[in-house]
Amino acid sequence: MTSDLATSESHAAAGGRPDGRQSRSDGAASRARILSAAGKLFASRGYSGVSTRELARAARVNLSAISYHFGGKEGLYKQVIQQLLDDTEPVVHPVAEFLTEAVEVARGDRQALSNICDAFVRGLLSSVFGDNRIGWQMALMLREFHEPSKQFATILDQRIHPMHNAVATLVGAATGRPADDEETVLLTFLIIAQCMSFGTARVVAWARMGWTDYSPERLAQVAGVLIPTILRTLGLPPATEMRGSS
Amino acid sequence: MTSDLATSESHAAAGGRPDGRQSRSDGAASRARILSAAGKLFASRGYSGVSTRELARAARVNLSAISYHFGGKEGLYKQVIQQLLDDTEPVVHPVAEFLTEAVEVARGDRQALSNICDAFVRGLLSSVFGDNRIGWQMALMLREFHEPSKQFATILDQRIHPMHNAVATLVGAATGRPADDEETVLLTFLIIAQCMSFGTARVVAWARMGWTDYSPERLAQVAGVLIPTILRTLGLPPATEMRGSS
DNA sequence: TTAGTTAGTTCAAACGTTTGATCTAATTAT
DNA sequence: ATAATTAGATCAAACGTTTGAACTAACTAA
Repeated sequence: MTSDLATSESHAAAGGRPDGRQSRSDGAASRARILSAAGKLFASRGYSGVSTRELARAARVNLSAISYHFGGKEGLYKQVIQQLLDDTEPVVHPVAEFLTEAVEVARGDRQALSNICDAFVRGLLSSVFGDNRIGWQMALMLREFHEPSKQFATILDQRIHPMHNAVATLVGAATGRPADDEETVLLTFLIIAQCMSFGTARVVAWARMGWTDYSPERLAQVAGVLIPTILRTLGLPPATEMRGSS
Repeated sequence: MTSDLATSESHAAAGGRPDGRQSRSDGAASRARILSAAGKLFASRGYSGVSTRELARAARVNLSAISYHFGGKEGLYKQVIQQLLDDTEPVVHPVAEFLTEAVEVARGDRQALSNICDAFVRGLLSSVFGDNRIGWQMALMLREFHEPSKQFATILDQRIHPMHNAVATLVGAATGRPADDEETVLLTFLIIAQCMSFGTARVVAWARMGWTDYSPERLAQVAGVLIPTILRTLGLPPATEMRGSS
């Protein structure tokens, strides 16, 4: 397989060369440019809404470069999804891990659970909507939500389920129910949905608030409403500032 | 113009004849069949994901009927959105009106507010996801959410804003804040987002719960988690059964 | 009643364009 | 020289649209 866990433009194309050396021309750069342009275009207009010619023009490569590097439009899409997973991995995985471990440590201490929840939501908001570190990735995932391609199962397994399971441990700890309890699962879904809704229904939120983007101040305002709501849902006390060490 | 505001198959084609007589062949039936098939297909695969030939085949009409009745693919899409608005009007408008009036009456009585909220959420869930009275309409609106066409402003004005405003009066009554307060608007958005998330992220909810559809029992289970959560968000007491009169 | 006219609708066929893919030749760094 | 990469041309298929001839049902004048 061509997928080599490359995060973005990482190492050279190298085709399959065992030496891993940078090859003659800048094929790796072309490849990366195609992936990046395709990610944005697929995210904003969908698979069938973008032609290979437009793709090539946006990536400033020749039309045949798509076939050459990815075997065609469909192969490109598949690699774009892989790219999406690779890009979000370093964001999602540590968060999920932190959440699971922190909840394990804090079990019983409801104030600690509140603070974990506060930190988690703020982190999620800023990493997903803040500086647009991930941008098209989120949009493309949402597209897969209601028009799932063959790749969707992978997204579900590698991103959705781990994240939901991590949050479920928090919810379970707060409600005293098992993490795989049906009510816990639904509650977990609800909490994540609330956070994500500011992305999924971004246009609506902006129209209602008279916004045209998410500035850091606005994200703080969102967090100021979102976090108390979630804590109330979980029956947890308000979060404390966590500035001091004690 | 050919558009005659026909809701679905309502009145005859009649072209524009003042006698209101059924015209020669049943062009109105074809028109309606095209609209219906197009609604479903556009909703599930997007504008550019459906070809005019497939549209014609699904509606069992000749290819040129699309141009004849709607002036082309784009004109058809525009009419599909109009159809969406017409179809949802009798569902959304009474709900929004009921909500506004009921809150007006109940102001001060927090138990009554809870019961209104309970009834509203149950009604919303069952009308949006229950028997698929509206189905493709919802999916198509969600599509417009993150790839807005020229028609989106109309959807926002005629469906989103009225519904949010109605819920905002409930939220305002519960929190004691003005309905156009920024925090109220965000809270309103959050509450509606929670309800809608079972549609927007349906595939995720189903995957998490091991479901493949929403049976009435499952919708009741969802409501059983969703409603207490919303009531807790608003600081309202649990809803009562409302079977008896007192 | 009847024959002729008309408007509304459907149809198969063809229009010119764009699609994704492929091919060959040229270019490039080693 | 050699192998990787790109440019430009070309392909069949599919695209959205248009065409002109049919067909149907209603109206009109005899």
